[in-house]
Amino acid sequence: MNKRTQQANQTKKRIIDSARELFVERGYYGVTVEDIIKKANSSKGGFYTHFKTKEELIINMLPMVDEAYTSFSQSNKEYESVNDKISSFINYVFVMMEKDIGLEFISAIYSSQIKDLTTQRFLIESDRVYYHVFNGLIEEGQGKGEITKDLSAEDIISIITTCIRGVIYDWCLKKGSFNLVSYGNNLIRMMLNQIKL
Amino acid sequence: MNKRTQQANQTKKRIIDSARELFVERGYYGVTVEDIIKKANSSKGGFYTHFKTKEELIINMLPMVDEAYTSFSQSNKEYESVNDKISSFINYVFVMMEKDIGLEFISAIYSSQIKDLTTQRFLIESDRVYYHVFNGLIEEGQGKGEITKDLSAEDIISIITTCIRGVIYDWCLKKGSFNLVSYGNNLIRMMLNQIKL
DNA sequence: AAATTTAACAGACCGTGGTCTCTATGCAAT
DNA sequence: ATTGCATAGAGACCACGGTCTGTTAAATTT
Repeated sequence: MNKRTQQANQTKKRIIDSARELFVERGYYGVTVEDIIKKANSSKGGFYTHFKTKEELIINMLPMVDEAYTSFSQSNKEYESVNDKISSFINYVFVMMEKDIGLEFISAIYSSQIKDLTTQRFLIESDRVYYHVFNGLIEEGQGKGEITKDLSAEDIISIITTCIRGVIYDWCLKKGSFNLVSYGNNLIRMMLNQIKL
Repeated sequence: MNKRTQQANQTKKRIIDSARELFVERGYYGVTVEDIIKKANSSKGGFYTHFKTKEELIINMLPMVDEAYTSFSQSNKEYESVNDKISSFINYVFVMMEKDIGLEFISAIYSSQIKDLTTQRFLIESDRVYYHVFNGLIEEGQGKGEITKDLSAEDIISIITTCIRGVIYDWCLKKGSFNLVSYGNNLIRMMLNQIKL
């Protein structure tokens, strides 16, 4: 890596780190891009060479999510059935949302993802680790005869994911006034019943 | 009604009408508040005495939705079962979203409703006609022994509504690239299976 | 080594949603 | 009728996300 990109990466990192600290202090909407670049000793020009929008910052702040999914899929924990494993995976998703990311960030992401037609919709990028891990689970379930083959793995993932998003959206709407994990697990369990054999 | 409020109401109507026309022409995000007040021969001050935000305009533009729900509930159409009636109601919701309101408006509403903690979240106002009609249907179903009483009507409505919102949110995410009505009916049917007796 | 291209960055600038202040007028109280 | 008050409205102004242009230095080509 040459000096040029090295410096650029440092700047980018400085911006992300500053943003993270400020967000923790004052929340996403309590922090302006101006604040961030001042703290990072950068400039508008600097900021927007590294990020297309302010929201893109959030995405750069969540590599831990994909790491968590990866580590879930690589863990050797034993489950009674694939269905249990799937439930556990979905539970994991909700726990992470509630505990690690938190209401304000989730709301900001979910809001901005559909704000206008130009935003980059990373939630539905097909190479997300989430889809990959989920797909593995469903196919395993179908292979072992635990899950219906009337629907393709793709369709099943689509349906369950839609429900998960519904739960999360509602959680945002109701400002976190219900327990995401228990409500979510409950609702998804009902849906999973429909795809079990 | 005195002259004062009369004039105010006229101004408000002028703004709403101008906004509607402009939105139809150029879409929600293609129209600025400036455009609207110019067309309505009003001013910023005028606009913001009648509306707290630009998004609030959308809400004022959707009384037809509640009217539609009301007329659904008052229609004398015969159904084979309450479950059929419920399916028909939900189908009606999706059809209205897709045909009458459209992707851009829905996206704008769904995005703005969770944007920050201060917005008025009319989607979950408990006096919405939607909730009222839906509640009547579920209670009828429970009364006639078609629907489980293991869950309260309130819980059932909450679950189904969460799923509906999930479908709509996904539809926005995917920029309307799937058929809202058929995907939605399908998914909800699966969920309804779980509450049938 | 000189010339040319490229990309990071600084910072002035812009557009738009929303606020603030000031004015005018309808209305109620006397 | 006069006075005082409340509020619809006009429009200057502000905050903030995002763009544009110019500069500098590293990288690449000759």
